[in-house]
Amino acid sequence: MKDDAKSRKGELREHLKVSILTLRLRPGADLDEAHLSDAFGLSRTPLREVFRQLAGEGYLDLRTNRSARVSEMSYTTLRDFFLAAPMVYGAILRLAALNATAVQIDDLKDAQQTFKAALRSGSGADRALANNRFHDVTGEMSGNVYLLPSFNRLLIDHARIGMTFYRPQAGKMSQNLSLASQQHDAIIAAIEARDDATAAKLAEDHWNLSRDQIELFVMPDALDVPMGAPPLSKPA
Amino acid sequence: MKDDAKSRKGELREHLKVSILTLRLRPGADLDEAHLSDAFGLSRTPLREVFRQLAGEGYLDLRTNRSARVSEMSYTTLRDFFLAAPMVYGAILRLAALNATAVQIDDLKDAQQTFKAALRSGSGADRALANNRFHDVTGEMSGNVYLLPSFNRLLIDHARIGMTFYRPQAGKMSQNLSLASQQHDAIIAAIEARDDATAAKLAEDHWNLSRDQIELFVMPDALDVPMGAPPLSKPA
DNA sequence: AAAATACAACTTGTATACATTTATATTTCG
DNA sequence: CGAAATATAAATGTATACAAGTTGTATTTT
Repeated sequence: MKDDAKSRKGELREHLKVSILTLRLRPGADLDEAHLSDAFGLSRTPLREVFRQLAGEGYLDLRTNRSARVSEMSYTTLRDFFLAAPMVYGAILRLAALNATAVQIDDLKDAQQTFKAALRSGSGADRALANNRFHDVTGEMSGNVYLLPSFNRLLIDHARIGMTFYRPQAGKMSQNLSLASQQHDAIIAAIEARDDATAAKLAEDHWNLSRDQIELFVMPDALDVPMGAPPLSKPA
Repeated sequence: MKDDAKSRKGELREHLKVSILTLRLRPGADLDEAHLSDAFGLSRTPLREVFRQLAGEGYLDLRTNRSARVSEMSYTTLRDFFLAAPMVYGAILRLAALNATAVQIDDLKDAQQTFKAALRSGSGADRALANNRFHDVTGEMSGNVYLLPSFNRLLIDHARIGMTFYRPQAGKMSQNLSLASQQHDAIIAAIEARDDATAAKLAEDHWNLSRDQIELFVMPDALDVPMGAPPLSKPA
């Protein structure tokens, strides 16, 4: 069997990604090379390469002569998030409808099945990860190398923000989650029909739902930051 | 004097970036670790870390057990470029106008001075790099971590595509280049005035000029690929 | 002669040892 | 007792040695 370094490297990548997306590793958390190196049976050399790759994707921040950190999520960046997300999501879903392959559509359906199962009986992390996977597939469908870097960066923080409201038994949020699931179904249908206009419209709807949830759950602690609209003034 | 490994690492990064942007290293070209390691007085370990970072930024493609390559630029990706660029450029310049600091505005003016000097008496590479620098500063101004990954990715290929028409004595292109320079001035003015609407408008104009040049110089060899408009059909 | 295989040279990937830098604890002196 | 300075420990960065994989060439086989 091949449980060699190459596969352990992939496992480490996956482990770190999942841990960061689900907030098990909090934004700003320090990563210990020696500890991870020991835990995954990898020397520091390949481990540091994984760090650099994840840093490039937006999961980590690297500072010379200091430990790697999980990328921060301040409310300043949240403002940027609200501004970029609707634009990029719309473009991605439009392109997904135009370019998706049959195999990718199957992948998307699988992801949606997993998402529904997670809504029924999964943990908050399961739900966030399944949702992340769904949108990740739409990114693959778009196939646009120029939009994907930003889209994937957005997905990281979307998952992390979402972790706050994807927890089970979030009361009245259940209906919102089932609505999100319905929107996923509609998105799949639009993509399968190659209906890019509808896909873009659904992206907008889906984003609005997400935005409402975020404002509902995150805003009470940070009313000072205006959201949902571009800032009207003010540099440093 | 500090001519230690840390600075050599930065030099390597810069050297590779410039070489790739100016097409001295062609898309698809193989990079020899041993040779670069020798040339820059770096061992392979830090060199490979630079590779991974540049790969994350879109300069290189890494394939396991094979040599690193300069990222490809097929006409397929050019279609994606035409679709993403106007959207992202507009958003970036709008945000630049809203968020630019005084220091950044000075940087932008410096970049524009350098660009003008390159138009007068610089090589094609000088011009492309100066133009790249100008737009890079606008990216810094925007400060939006979610848009920057795609913006920077676009700038890489914009510089590489532009290298074909930034060469000196490109005949009737001189007027277009001076027009581009005028647009840069207007962009600076809009940013300084915090006029985000005008900045967005100028982004559109600037992109249209760029697009025309690209179509003029690149298209004759690739008439089969429709450009300037989103594709109307067709997955794989 | 063409295809397949085996071998050798070379390239990439990983582990380990060493150097440098940062953080912590202790000592020293005011 | 407190603050600065220094010593000590720990972590990060780099270099080198070794292992694993790839590619090209030569030999063998059909």
